[in-house]
Amino acid sequence: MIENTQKNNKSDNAVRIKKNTSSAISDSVIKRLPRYHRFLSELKKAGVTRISSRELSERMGVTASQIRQDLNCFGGFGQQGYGYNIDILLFEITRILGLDKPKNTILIGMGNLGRAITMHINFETKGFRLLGLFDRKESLVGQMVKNMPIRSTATIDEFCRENLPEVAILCIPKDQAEPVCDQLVKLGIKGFWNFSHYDLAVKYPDVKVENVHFGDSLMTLSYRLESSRKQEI
Amino acid sequence: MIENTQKNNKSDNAVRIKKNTSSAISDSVIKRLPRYHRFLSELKKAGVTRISSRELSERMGVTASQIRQDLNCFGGFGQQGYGYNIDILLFEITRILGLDKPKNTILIGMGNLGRAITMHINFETKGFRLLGLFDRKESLVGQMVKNMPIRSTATIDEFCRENLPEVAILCIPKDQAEPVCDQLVKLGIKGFWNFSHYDLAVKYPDVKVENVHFGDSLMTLSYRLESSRKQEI
DNA sequence: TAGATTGTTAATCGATTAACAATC
DNA sequence: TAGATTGTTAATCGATTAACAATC
Repeated sequence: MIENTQKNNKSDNAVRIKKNTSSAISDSVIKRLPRYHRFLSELKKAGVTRISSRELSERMGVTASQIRQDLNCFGGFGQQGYGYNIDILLFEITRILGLDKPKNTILIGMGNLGRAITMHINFETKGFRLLGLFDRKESLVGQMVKNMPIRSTATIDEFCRENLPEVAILCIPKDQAEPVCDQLVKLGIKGFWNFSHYDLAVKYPDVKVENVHFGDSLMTLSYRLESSRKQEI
Repeated sequence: MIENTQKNNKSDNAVRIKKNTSSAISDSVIKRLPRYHRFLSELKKAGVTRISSRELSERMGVTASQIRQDLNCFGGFGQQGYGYNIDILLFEITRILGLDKPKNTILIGMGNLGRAITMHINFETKGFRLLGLFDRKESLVGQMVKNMPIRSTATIDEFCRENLPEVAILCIPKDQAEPVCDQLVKLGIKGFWNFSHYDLAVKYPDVKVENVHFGDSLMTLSYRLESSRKQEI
């Protein structure tokens, strides 16, 4: 393991940070990080200053082993005999997630969903900065949402050359997605938050895609309700 | 393995269906079912009548082994030397997911998000029937959304006794969630589609909960963008 | 110092992939 | 029949849990 002993002043709450060069972090771990962030934020808000992996594990309903294993993918943030300082750990997870580096973002498709996403999400605290809203419907163009005008999709090229967004949020129907995505990737978009059913990851392997498929999510709930119903009979 | 040879008429496209009594299906498999459903629906719409696990695997970007393994948790839906009949397979997955048994559903919280969910999701094709919309804000009560009136949360008890919903969609802020959930569980709600950050599953272990945490989803995208940026440097 | 709790290695468990006999 | 492809078992891989020495 390559280690980078950032500060070696032991009495000064030193944090050893592993350079994450060779070993990629598994998806299972990455998906758990936001939940740690959420629980630690709440503990901090509640005025708690330290916590052991055991206590955190009980609150979160996971094993203490898993918490320690997960955190040690990124560095030794705890202290033997003491546990974890919540301020330090929260700071580190925020940094690991990149929430301190806002990424310029545009949103395509201002129907019900795009509108709700725009209004409902606190982008700044999640590592993003929403710069522009686009829709191809000319009747919506010019309308203000969250202090931003809805722009015509015809102006995306111009907007991207000026503002250099690196992330796009896709709230358009599947059948409109392909040409828009081709365009956006050419314009330098590096990541998509994808609410459409268009299978982005297959076509552009280098682009980071996070899918939110409501339908899939609902169907798994349907499955679990059905199967529990069957077991009762 | 307990098998239920539903029809044993081999020449008649017989489908062997495994009773899923003892062996619980793993979450990994369940989460993949909606995607199979989605791809098969499209193939059907495109007029394709049969497909081999190999070809489907190439389209979906997974292994053929995984597809066969997944499907065989539920039964033998294919035919050696032929592959899978798309109509039959789609019918079976629809049944397995319980999409053919609509579950009465209510939605609590008609802010931007609740409104978008109501308008945007096709509940009937996902195994649900949306019966009632609720908000505690009296100024919204009576407003029509998708041909339904928004009702006062004060009338939830009465509504549930009359309509017996078994699923609730939670679109309310975390700090309002606890009493509402207590009430709903008492009223017989068996499943939640949870958009709030309230940790339902911990409190009511018998209730089925499917969480949609936008913030968590966005943060994992942030992580992946950050880490790819670091590797480039 | 003694007690507590981490970081880390080893053991276990589960999920994915590979292989192939069965069979359409 | 010969060819194709499934269903299923075995091998591999990865993730989780357990254990414990290190150390605050």
